[in-house]
Amino acid sequence: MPPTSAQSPPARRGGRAAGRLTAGRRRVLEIVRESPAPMGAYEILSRMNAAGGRHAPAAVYRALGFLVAQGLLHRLESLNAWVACRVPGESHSAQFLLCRRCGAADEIDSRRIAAAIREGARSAGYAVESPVVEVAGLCPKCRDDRVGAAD
Amino acid sequence: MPPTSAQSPPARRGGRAAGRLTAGRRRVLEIVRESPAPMGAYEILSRMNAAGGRHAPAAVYRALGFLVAQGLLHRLESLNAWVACRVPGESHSAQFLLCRRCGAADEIDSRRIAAAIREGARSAGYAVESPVVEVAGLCPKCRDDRVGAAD
DNA sequence: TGGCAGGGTGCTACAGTATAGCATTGCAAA
DNA sequence: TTTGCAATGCTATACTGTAGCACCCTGCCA
Repeated sequence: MPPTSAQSPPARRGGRAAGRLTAGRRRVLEIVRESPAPMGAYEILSRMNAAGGRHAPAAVYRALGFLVAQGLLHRLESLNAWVACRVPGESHSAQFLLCRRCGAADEIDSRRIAAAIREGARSAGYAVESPVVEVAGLCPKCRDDRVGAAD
Repeated sequence: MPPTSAQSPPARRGGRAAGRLTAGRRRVLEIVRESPAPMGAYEILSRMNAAGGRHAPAAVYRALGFLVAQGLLHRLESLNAWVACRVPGESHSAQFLLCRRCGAADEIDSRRIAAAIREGARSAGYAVESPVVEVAGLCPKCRDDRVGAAD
């Protein structure tokens, strides 16, 4: 229990600046950015520990949560995986095209999809907060490969 | 080990008809249908075992997989949960509005959203197979409740 | 410049979600 | 009645994610 703070005003008398991109967080960001495909949390973890680290899952999940909140990563709900944002820093509505064959994840920003979702939600009386759009299918390359070949 | 079967042709000489709605599968369907909100697999499991059953997780997951394949249930990727289909049997593109406050899940079938997704995917060269659209937000009731109240 | 406040991390344990693998049962067609 | 596959039972285990708490580190203020 803090000694005496209940009656103190919310004035900050010290403390570190919040939301810093620390070494650990930066490392997670780098690992995800280097990957061509979305990465799972434990895959990121083993990449971090490959160089001799001894990180625990919680550390990775905390970093991932931070990076998503900062708009540097996206979480792919349908894959339980994370992917780097294509336009970090910019406000945008992200949608994802996921190739079920090669694992590629393409981020698009379709105003038409976003508008259609807003409209659909409005019709039902819903207030949209965070739309998840993840379209599984085949990327252009895998579509071509499939022609004349087994799946 | 089977005594002698390696050289037998693939001719069907018996076997049960596939895809039957058995008692266990029907029970899972009922449980999900009775619930006003999406249910997790282990929640379904404990409901099944509440009446003295001794089912294991695998049984529930198998039933859920079957029911989704039959178009009787939908899986909500962002919640790790299942919900009954509003229009079972009919071919449709489902999208979901999920209230983060009361847990309600409303299924809609917006042709505009579906068309926008097809168009967005086409522009990127993707072939759409299974689009996931799950919009988190506030349902009409929870929006109203929130007015003048703490979140 | 010393100490405080608070953010960030390390660490352990555990909760929740999902599947693999193999034996067994039961239905329906031959 | 035999046969063979669908479906289930069962055990174990993998994968995903979070809780809780101590400790450390940094920036700010007195």
